[in-house]
Amino acid sequence: MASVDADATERATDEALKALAEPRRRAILRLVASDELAAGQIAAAFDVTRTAVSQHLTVLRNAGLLTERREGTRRLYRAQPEGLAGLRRFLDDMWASSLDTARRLVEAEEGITDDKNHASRAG
Amino acid sequence: MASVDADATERATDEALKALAEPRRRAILRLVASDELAAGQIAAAFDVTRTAVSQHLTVLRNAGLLTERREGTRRLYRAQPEGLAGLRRFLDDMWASSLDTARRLVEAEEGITDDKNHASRAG
DNA sequence: CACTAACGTTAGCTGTCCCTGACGCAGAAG
DNA sequence: CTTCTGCGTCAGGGACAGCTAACGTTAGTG
Repeated sequence: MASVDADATERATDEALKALAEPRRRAILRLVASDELAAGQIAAAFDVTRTAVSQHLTVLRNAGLLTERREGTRRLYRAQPEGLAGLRRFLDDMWASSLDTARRLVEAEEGITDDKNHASRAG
Repeated sequence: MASVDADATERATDEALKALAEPRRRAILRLVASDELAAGQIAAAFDVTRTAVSQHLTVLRNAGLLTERREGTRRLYRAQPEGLAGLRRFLDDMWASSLDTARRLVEAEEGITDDKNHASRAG
């Protein structure tokens, strides 16, 4: 149960990270983070085919980072803040444990250094 | 100047994200986030070759997510919290603008809905 | 109905990533 | 100096990701 949730979280984190590990996808996300835009408008902002942009939009959508809304023949996209929440938690956890471990190891090293100093003074 | 910094930040963000967009690298990072471990110990935790783990360690190191310290023939690794700082900023900025835009668009939509209601009532 | 506009989808190519096996190199130990 | 240990590095192969061109689909227009 808990492991299932952990797996689900890991899967979501994986998809979101792989989606963001692409410069063009980050650029697209930045575009729709400040405005709701149609696929054509987004595609016009880059010098690649609409096909490529459409595929990027699909990836971002599957990762939960994007919301699609249809209006006639157009499809409007905008960033979905909730999609980033999981990543923020992941990074915060990692950051906290890393910082804690770093502090602990530095303190231990200083303790060892003190001992060495005492030893060198004694020697 | 500012654009250079922006480029540098983007490059760092790109490397960090590509490094983290790998389940095994995330697992390695979690390992060295709670303890300082030698390359062999890290490799022993997975069922892939030491070569693969060594390459993963190189990627993580180049992304600034890892610190290497040599002790005899061994190389000790631990997570570097500063490497995650840039990503946290990136995610926070994205989250803030996305949330702001979402709120703004929802308010605009409600305004339009009200107008429509008024119009339908008037019609 | 035919026609256009705005997209998504598929097939195929190319580059890149992750893995393994073989080799190289530095630091202890005899 | 030789041997062993602990790692990194190089060469290669299979799998995957991103791009383009051609086609399919849905909504509006006459």
